[in-house]
Amino acid sequence: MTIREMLIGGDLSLTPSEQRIVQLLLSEYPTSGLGTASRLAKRAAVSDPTVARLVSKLGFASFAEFQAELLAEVEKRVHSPLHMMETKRQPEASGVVPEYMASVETALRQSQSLTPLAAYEKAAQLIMEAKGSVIVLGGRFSRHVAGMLSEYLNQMRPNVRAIADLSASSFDTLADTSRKDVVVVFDYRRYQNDVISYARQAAAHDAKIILFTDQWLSPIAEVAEVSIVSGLDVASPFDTMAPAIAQAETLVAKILAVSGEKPLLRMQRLESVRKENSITLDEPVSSQ
Amino acid sequence: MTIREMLIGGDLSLTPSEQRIVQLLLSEYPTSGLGTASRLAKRAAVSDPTVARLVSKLGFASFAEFQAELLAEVEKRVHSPLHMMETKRQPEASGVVPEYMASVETALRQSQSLTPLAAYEKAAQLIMEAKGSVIVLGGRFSRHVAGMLSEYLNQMRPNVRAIADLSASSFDTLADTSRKDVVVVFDYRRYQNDVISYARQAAAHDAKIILFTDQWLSPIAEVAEVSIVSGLDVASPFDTMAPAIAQAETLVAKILAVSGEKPLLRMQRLESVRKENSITLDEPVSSQ
DNA sequence: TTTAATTTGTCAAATATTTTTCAATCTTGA
DNA sequence: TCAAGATTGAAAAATATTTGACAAATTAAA
Repeated sequence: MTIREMLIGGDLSLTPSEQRIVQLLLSEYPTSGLGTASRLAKRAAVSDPTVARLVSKLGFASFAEFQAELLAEVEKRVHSPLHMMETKRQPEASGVVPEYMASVETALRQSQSLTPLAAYEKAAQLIMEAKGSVIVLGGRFSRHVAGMLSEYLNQMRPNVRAIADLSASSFDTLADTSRKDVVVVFDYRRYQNDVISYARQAAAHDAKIILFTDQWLSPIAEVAEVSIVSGLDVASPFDTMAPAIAQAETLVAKILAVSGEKPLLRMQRLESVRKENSITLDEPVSSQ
Repeated sequence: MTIREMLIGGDLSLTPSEQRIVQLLLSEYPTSGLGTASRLAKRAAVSDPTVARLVSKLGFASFAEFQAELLAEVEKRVHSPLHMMETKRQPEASGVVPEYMASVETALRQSQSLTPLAAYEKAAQLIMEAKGSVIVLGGRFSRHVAGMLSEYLNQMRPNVRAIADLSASSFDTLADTSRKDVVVVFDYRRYQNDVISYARQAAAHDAKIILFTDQWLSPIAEVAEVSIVSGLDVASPFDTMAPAIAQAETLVAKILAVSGEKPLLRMQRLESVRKENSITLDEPVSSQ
């Protein structure tokens, strides 16, 4: 079992600052762990002892031992046949389309290793246990992902609201925000000031923040309860939102898995209403 | 110039014990250089100061600096696309989260083989050459994908409109629809009557229809100029929209690739406006 | 609200690493 | 052989890193 797997699948209960370290380790794996413990601590904005406590929690006797293990992993990778091939040139995948698709696939896979499983669990819990509202919002592109997530969440619990556009009046909602509310924010590279501002203010009102962001971390991460992190690197001037969607949907799947009957019942009720009004077609029908 | 190259091509005159160190560095590159200087010295059977003298001869101010450089090299290698591949398969994908993610990956790959490359080309052409408007719409979930696509298209050409919600008044737009317009429709399983109806009417007005749908094909396929088809099978009561996003983005990438400068210029203009109004942050900044 | 428990950082002690100094050793050429 | 210069390691000084003890701060619970 590699250290990465320990960090992702970790069934350890980690404290917030420990999670910060884990996040850093994962997003720059394994190099961020190969310097000194102090440097790691500084970069994760925690104190040296916190790093020491984390490695001991992970089952290592000392930071040195942890690092030795990490180094052994690097050794193994560097000598793997795959790595040997790296010197050879990769045959150019022909055409924009397969290339882009392949890069999305890479981004998706990368995303899986950037977010510890516990993050989904925590997020699911926060959403389903929120006594107040669940507010969902995002940036220029990601707000569409936010919209989709709110569509899903609406099926599973009441009081879910999506903020489609951060106009001045949207900020009014902050007045009623309290510790009972959960704010789900999507903020990816080209982090938007209005989104950041909204999140910060919501946090100041003690609302719980769930953040979806990319590997470079939106500043909102500082105030977020949970961060779900994705890799975005693709062959285009735009970043791909596919990992974001996948992660949002994964959260939905997780919620369904942990919360049993209740959301399913609500969904069935909503579905029967839809059928009554013949909004959906169950089977494709041919026209004429 | 990498450290390895420096060590190999070395135009430095090295003493015998320095050569021993170099040899060790090369034979276990780069890991042997990632521990402490003392350990390296011990392994090369030289004294600590000898190592210090070598790194200074190589032009580094200190061993720490030398190691930082080495670490940067590792970072670069580890982030190469080929290496990413290695990260891929988690053998024991237990639990909802990895399972869902894996199924999204499968759906994505499946989607790549369901749509001929020519479809993207045709779609790109239709969109960029449309003399009239480009209208983008979708169903309950897919309308969010539609929203995102319209966001992208807006960057690249004028007269792009997203129909967020198919209310009665949205149907009014059909009155002005003509053969000069292009309608991009997203319609996935649980095909929606209102969406189908809109698309059929637009087709009747001779608008060109580009359809995004799933492998079971929306009835709109019958009237569409181009169909971009995805596989949706996932481990959840809901279907995943990730392939839809990926395909929409791929289309955007294709458009950028085929239409050269023009959309890029428009994008840059829009971007500079955004910066003027400080809507986006280019770098994450820390608060406090 | 207050209290208890947890988390986290500060400080300091212990440890380790790096680097400097310097003397011993080796090499080379007369 | 000897001496000058280069090379090297031992020891100690300087520096840095890690870790333990404790108290402040935060969070959760009553």
